[in-house]
Amino acid sequence: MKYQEAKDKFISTWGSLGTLWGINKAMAQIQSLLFISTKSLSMEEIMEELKISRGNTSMNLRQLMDWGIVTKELIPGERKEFFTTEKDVQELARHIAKERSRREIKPVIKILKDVSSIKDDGTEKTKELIKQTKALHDLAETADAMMNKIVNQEQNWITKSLLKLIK
Amino acid sequence: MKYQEAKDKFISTWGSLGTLWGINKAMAQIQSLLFISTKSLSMEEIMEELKISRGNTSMNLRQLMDWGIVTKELIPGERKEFFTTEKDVQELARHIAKERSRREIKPVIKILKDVSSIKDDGTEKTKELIKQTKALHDLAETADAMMNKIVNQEQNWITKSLLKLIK
DNA sequence: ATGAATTTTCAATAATTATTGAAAGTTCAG
DNA sequence: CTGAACTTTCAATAATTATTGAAAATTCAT
Repeated sequence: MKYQEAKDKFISTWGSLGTLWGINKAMAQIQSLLFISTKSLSMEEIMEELKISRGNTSMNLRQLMDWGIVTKELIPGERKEFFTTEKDVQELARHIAKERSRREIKPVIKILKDVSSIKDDGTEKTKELIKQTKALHDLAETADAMMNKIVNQEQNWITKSLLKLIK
Repeated sequence: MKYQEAKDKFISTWGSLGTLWGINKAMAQIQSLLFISTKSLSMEEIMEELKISRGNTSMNLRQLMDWGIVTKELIPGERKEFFTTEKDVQELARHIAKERSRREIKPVIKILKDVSSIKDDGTEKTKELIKQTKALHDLAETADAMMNKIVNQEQNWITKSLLKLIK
């Protein structure tokens, strides 16, 4: 496999993985393009490489910046804006995990808590609803706490400390 | 909050969480309905409760069975088929994690390995592609191994052993 | 075997989500 | 200020994904 083929394969694989996990294709592809680029890229260059429109590029870059994994770089002398992504995979994973927790997991945990806190009226179905949503709530809280903890360790904690535990 | 309201809230929340993570709404809702039900349900009952068509119910039940989290129960004397979901959250998490690993993560790891194994032609961009996809490969492998390990422990290992580690 | 009960399939349709492109907005050098 | 360079916005459109419903297939009691 030659460079160009490998690059294309990487970008398209990353794009479809994104789709599978609820992240839009263009967004995943822009990020992966930046991830393997040796320099920061302008909107023009991104559009050109991925064959997507200006509007699409603009909107998805904005989203990536909202997620905190892409940053704008102002290059002195240049009118255009240039973009880079976080290059360190650990940092990247950390940002993504943190954001998904904040935006998606935390709110669901809150609702599970509310639902599992309804008054037990003594009926079997109410008991079951409470029991099951409580179990789900506890699992979600534990998993979320774990993920945040792992992901907030300094780089390599995960590999160093945890690997020996699970081996 | 009364029973019916709590139930509806739980099912619809679960449905939208599913959507957010690339799982279709009907599938997530069927599973959550079964999860809080005190008895196994027929297709008829599921359609009725969730107001979805027969075809939709059938296809999504099949998918849930493919994922290994819903099972058909043949009730003696009954012509209809009845369905239940895994009721234990740990077991549930285990199945889901295992399947997503097998179907989605493992294939991506394979591609990352291929891409990061291309011949280094000495150019900067090739070096960068190799370096970054290799880093991603290592991260994905570690995370996948970790998840599978955690998820394959007997029930409560996660809470008992790991909680004290991350506290 | 027959046919009523039930489930599955799948083409048609609807709903949702992503993408485009051009107009409006912004920025900044001169 | 002015206008060229560049970015953002957003209504229109396209692409994708989910859902329906009725016909075909299956199952099973008689």
